[in-house]
Formats: sequence, structure tokens, C-alpha cells
Amino acid sequence: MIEARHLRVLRAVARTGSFSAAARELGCTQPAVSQQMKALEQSAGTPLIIRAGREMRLTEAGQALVRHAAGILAGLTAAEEEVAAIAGLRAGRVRLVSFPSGSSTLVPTALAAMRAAHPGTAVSLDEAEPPRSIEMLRGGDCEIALAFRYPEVPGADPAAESEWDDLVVRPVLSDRLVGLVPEEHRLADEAKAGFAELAEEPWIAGCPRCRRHLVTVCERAGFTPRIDFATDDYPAVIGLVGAGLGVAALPELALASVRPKGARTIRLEPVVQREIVALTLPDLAQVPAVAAMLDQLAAAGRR
Amino acid sequence: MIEARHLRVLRAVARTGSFSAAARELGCTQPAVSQQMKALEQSAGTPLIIRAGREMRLTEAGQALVRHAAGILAGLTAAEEEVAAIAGLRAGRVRLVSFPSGSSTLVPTALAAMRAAHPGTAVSLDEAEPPRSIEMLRGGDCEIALAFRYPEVPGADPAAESEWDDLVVRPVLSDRLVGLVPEEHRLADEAKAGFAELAEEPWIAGCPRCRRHLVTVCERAGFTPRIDFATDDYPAVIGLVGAGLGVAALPELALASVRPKGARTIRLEPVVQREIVALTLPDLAQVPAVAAMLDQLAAAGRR
DNA sequence: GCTCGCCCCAAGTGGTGCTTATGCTTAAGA
DNA sequence: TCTTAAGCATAAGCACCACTTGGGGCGAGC
Repeated sequence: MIEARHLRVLRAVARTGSFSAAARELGCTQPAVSQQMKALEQSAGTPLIIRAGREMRLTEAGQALVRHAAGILAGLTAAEEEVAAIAGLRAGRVRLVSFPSGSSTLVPTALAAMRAAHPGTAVSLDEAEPPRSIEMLRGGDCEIALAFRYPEVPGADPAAESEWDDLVVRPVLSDRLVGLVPEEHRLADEAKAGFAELAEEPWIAGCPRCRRHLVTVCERAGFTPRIDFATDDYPAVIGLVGAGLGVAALPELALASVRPKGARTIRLEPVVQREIVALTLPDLAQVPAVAAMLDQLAAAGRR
Repeated sequence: MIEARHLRVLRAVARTGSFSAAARELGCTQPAVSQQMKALEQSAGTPLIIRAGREMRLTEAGQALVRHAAGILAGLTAAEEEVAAIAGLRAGRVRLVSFPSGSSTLVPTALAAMRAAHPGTAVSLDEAEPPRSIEMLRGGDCEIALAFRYPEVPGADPAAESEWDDLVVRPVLSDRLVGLVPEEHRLADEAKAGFAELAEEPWIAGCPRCRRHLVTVCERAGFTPRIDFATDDYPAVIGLVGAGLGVAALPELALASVRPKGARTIRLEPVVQREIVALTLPDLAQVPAVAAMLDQLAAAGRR
């Protein structure tokens, strides 16, 4: 088995024409070169250099080996270059999956910052609901999943909590729920309201998880909400409320980039927080591009 | 520094998708694969594989490395192939330099036998006088020099003797000198003659060395030969003798392939032997193709 | 629920590669 | 011709590395 290290030595010897000079070039002592050449000749099974008095000459096998060494060592350094580029964030791809409507403000900021900080990297974006995005993460279809959970409700969804305990969970943002009522609603001009005050209203809910959580919170407030509509699409929720079809409780973030028409936001009591987190596999957290993207998401969350 | 051995392991892991399977394929234990992969990841500076439950997946850096590994390992095995071909005499070039007129019978036989035994090898042939051919050997312009010497005259050419003591000297043939006289010569019908009987004849000499040796031998026989012509070309010598211009003493080998016209050979007393030897450098004697050619020359000499 | 397969971890061991020190050979210069 | 310098080979000493064995945790399939 010929080793690349030996070829490096052989090439240095061939170029300099001397063991000592090769040793200086390689940064080791002359006997080391001597031994490596002997080992190489042994593994080659034939002499590679001939000592004619003072000067060194290559045998035909030696010439053949030097000829191949160029390509082999070039390929090796090319491979090291590429790996170093990926490790040094001058290259690398990250596949990010975000929950629908989570990509409105947070993800664009993070993507822009990532591109600015590491121009060589490429981040692709897909949308998927939290249960599905975790599946994709485990299945190797993405490197980062942006999801959310409601930490204030301990027993609400134990499966979802325990589902993440083998993942790297990076907190991004704590998002509070705000109430949204039609302009003509009796509470529209109030600064805040309790959940119980909305007990009799028709509700417009969000995604299945949000809907489940809404029910839990309302039940803790003493009533079961009557849910007339449910949609993943937050602009649709806002539109429905604006049309006077009901009230809603939705994340502040969902309102950050839109101005609700025909509806008013009010603070809800008690405060309910939704925690947005970025998830990845423990091994992937070590990949430079993934770690960098996690950092950018966390930084975007701090604004 | 990425090592080729590591790439081999990585490729096996990537192909089989399992450390254990890779270990079986490589003929070692599973922890060995584990350690090599860890070492490779350390020298790469970034994770290369991610363990997602049961299955192994490559990171982007890992994929890049596997992609390069194909070319690198292919180059490495190609180099090993070529060296093995040279070492195994399926390839290899030998440059042979022979003294003029030594290539008439000996060299063709040896070349033919070499080609038959090792079809992949290529032997090139040049002609040069012994002092010059040794120079070429030492200067790296050939691998084997076919030369001759007169061992019976110890003090004749001490420089020539000591000139060879650091070379590999392979005896090929002991060639005796025979006399050549015109058909009409008084000794033409004798079986043999002493040198002294030709003391008064005009001589036709060969190359400078042979000429020098002829003078030495004749002086030991009690006379100084009168040399009218001297030429390297043995057919010319034969022609000159055939034309009745003088007598000559020439190696039996020079007469092996030609039938002298107008001249007769007679045995000379005392017997003078010319030793034909093949010379090479000690290191080159280890080169398979050179060693094989030396063998073929020696075998040709035994016929 | 149990067993099997796979991977990681730790400790022991043999081998390998490097270094320093020394001797020999060769080439150049006085 | 003698001296000096440079270069290669060898030997001893030593550190390091890689492989092996044995044990444990974990997930998958019957």
C-alpha cells in the first residue's frame, strides 16, 4: 500500500535531487527522508532511485511514481481545499424548514444576515408543520427545523416535549399571544382583556397545534371556546376577524408585518407565550454552516 | 493531512452504510473503523457523517470527500499497477550500450530472448567504445554497458581494471583470439601458428584497445608488430586480410557470423582470451528489467 | 418484551516513525 | 596530497499511533 506521505517525500527528493534538501523542504531530518524512501521502495517492490556518486537519479519505476504523484497529491489537496471551504463557511448548503407563517419576518432576516456573513453558503427554505418538519429533520430531508411550542402548559402535549429531548433546541424568540377583535367589538377600545371575557364569542383558530393550545388555555380560564373557523393562514384569520366573524388569539409575530384592517389588537390576560425554537440533530449542530445558520436565526430573534 | 487509508475507510463506510460492514470489507474490527473515521473527521476539521438512529448519512463535507476519494484512490492504484508492472517485468525500459561489433551475434540473441521472455519490456541499443560506454553508464545514459577486457594481461591496463571495481561485472563470454591470414599465405594451411611466426608480417589492427593489447602480446612474443591499418570495423579487417594486405588477430566472435573471403583462420599460440562482460551500477542491478537483461546476456554467452 | 445487531468507550499492546548520534563516502579547495 | 565540508546510511532510544479485546448503551425486529 503506497501512502500519500511517501509520494510527497519522493516528489521532494525528485525535485531537489537530494535527501537533505528534501528534508529541509519537508521540515524534518535527513534520516527521516532516508527511511521513508526505503519504506516506499519496499512497498513498491523495486528500487526507485539510484545513487550515482553524488547525484540522485530516478529509476523508471521512480519516474512513473513521480508522474502519478502529481495527480494524486493534487487531488488530495483539492479535497482538503473543498473540505476546508465547507468547514470555513466559504461553502456549504443548509436546508431549512420553517412552520408556515413563521417565515414571514424571522426567516427573511436570518437569511439576509447569513448571506451577508457567509456569501459562499446557500440556504434553501421549505415550509412544513412542526410534526412534519421534525420528521423531515430525522429523515435527513433538512438540517434545521424552525418550530414552536407552548412551554407554559406542561401537560398539554407531553409527546411533543419528549419528542425533542434528543435534539438540539435553540431558542429563537418568545412570542406572546395577542387578542384580535373586530373594530366594532365592545372590547375594541380596551387595552387588555381576560380570556374569560371572550367566553361567549365565536373563535377563529390557527393551525391544529395552536387550536389545541387555545382550547387548553380557555379551559383553564373556565370555558370551552366555540371555534367557528380554523386555518393555518394568519392573514386569513385577520381577514375573518376584520369581517366581524369572530375573535382570535394569535402570535404577535404574525401581526408584525401586517396591519389588520377592521380589527383591533388587545393584550390578553393571562399572558400566553409561544416559544419559537430552531431544531437540529446533535451531529449536525457541529457542521459549520448549520451552526452559523442557527446563530443567525437566534440573532434575528433578538430583534 | 488527509491520508489515503482514511479515504479508503470513508469510501467503504459510505458504500456499505455501516461501520461494521465496512470493517468486514476492510478486514479489521469495527472499533478500528470507528477510530479511523474519528481521526479523519479531526483532520478534516468538520463532521463527515451523521448518525441518525440506525442509518448513517454523509454530511456535505463527507460527500465532497467521497467524491474526491474515487479519483485519488484510482490514481493510487494506477500508480501501484504501473510500478508492479515494471517490477513484474510486464513493463520496463533498458538502455543497452554495446561495443561496436559486439552486437553482431551476442546482442541479437539476448534481445530476442528478452523479448520472448518479457514481451512488455523494451530494450534500446546503442554502440560505444568501452571507455565511452562506462562513462555513459555512470552518467545515467544507459543501464547496461557491454564491454570486454583482457584478464590475462594484468598490468596492461590497470586503469581499466580499477575502473570497474565499483560496478557490477557480469561475465558473458570468454572469446579467444584467432589469426587471420590471406589464402595464399604460407601459413594458410596450417592448423595453428605462434605469434612469433607472424613477426615480419604487416598487421591490421582493430579498435584502440585491441590494438594496444595486440602490441602487448606481440612484445611478449618478442617482436613489435608493424601495423599498417587499424579500424573498428571487423568486416573491414577481414576484407583487408582477404585482399592480402596483411594478417590480423581478431576475436572468434567476430567471425561467427561471417565467412571470410580470401582469408583463412588459424589458431594462435599462445591462446589469448578476451572476456566480454556486461556492466551495470549496483543499484541498477536490483531493477528487475536490468537484472533480466543481464541474465539474457549471460545466457546468450553460454551458447 | 426479548434478543440481536450496531456503535461507542476504555485499556492494553505491538508496531511504526521520528529524533539524535555516529561513521563512511565523495567532491572541492588549499 | 591533505583537509574540509556536505551528504547518505545506520543504530539506538523514544514517543506516538493504530489495532485488538472486553464491556456497555441503544434502537430495531420477532
